Amino acid sequence: MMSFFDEQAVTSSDKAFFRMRKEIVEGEIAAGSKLSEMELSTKYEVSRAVVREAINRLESCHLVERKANVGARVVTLTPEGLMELYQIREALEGMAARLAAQHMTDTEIQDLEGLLSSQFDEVKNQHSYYQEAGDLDFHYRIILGSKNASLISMLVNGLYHLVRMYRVQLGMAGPRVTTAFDEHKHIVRAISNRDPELAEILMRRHIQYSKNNIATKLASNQSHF
Amino acid sequence: MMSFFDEQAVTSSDKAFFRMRKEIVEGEIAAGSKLSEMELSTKYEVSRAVVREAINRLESCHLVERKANVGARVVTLTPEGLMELYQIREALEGMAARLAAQHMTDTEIQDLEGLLSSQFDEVKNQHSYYQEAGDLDFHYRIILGSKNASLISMLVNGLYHLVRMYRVQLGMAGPRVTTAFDEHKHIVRAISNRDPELAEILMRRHIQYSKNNIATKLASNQSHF
DNA sequence: ATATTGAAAATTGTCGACAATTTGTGGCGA
DNA sequence: TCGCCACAAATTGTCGACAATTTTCAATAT
Repeated sequence: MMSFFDEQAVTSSDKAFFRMRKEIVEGEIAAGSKLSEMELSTKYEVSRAVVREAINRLESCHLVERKANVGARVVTLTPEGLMELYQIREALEGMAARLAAQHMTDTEIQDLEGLLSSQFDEVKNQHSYYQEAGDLDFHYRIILGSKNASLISMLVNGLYHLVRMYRVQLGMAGPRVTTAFDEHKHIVRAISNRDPELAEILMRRHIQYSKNNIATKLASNQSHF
Repeated sequence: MMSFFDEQAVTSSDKAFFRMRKEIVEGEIAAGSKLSEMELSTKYEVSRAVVREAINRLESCHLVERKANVGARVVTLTPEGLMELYQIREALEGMAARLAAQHMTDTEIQDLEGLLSSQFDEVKNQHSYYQEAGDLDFHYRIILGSKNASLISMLVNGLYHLVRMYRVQLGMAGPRVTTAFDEHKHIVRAISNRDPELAEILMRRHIQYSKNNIATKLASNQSHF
């Protein structure tokens, strides 16, 4: 079950970057907090230069924001920011689904169907639920299936870590399991039918549903204050 | 006629970054060529550190590609790459138009209509043609009108320089002036009618037309070998 | 008490030198 | 002649120190 990218750290900056990204996404480094180069360099036992480079890369992912001569801060998570993110996902992953319907090979589509049915078995036998990992795997395959290198890079290296950060920190593990699963099935069917228009429409609706689901959840959370 | 972002260089890396970006986009630094840190640092009379940081930022824009312990190269321009770029533009700017129809203020829409009519006068009186600058300005305003900060950053800081690089180096100044102008008019009308669906559809078709136009041009160029 | 100024402390930006890795080159052996 | 290994040259990665800028805070004046 090899699936998504094993980006392996070759350089010291890579390690720092991956570690910081993990800590930021999982909230170990708080959202909105300041990133002190000195502090981090002592914490990770590396030079400031590698911390700087790591911070620069985190900025490319939109995980931190930098101001010249002032410093870098982890992005702050706002409901509006999350909605903006899902609008972008809708546009890009909709296009990815359209392209996947055109460019995925027959065997890739078969593998994708196989993934869904294995996930179906897991859910049915209640050995596990249809959780985030499965959802991610599904979306990754379609993104890769688009065969559009720029699009892939944008989503995999850029947006998805941000999305994960929101999910983890705002507690969006949530249900929406069986419905999401059905939506996935319909999307795959459109792809295997080589119907780009429908694949795009279904993917966009799928992401819209997620977005709405999250929006209501956010609203109810906010009222608990 | 103040319009798009005056990003002003505050630090030395900023200057290096802007300069290198300009030289890459305009082909002064050839596509596909290697970027030697040492060489550039002597050329710009700055330390290697600032060149490194500039290169990192260029990588964020997808203008250069880096491999660890090997170096950075300017991206190579391929017809496929350009088509991929336009697919992403179609998705993102389509969404931008949709959001602009929802979020632009009435005065912003009026300004946009004003821009179009002034451009119309220029074209009609043949004092100038409807060239790239005008087209860029139009697209910029709609992108900004989306009010989606992440989307704006992605397009303005990321994609547009790449698009410009392709346009400049593959000589896509081209005609398509009056038709593009009409398309712009229809898009603005949809926005002023607060019709997000139509605005998105028209923007996507507008970009598809550009893409097809460029594709045929590329094909004819390629046959000249 | 509040606002302003100015110096001190802390943080980021830049630099040159050293370490690690890759690349180029020549010689050796099959 | 071809391939392989070792050594040298060049390039990138990392480091600590210094410069420039921002922030802090206390002293002063209104």
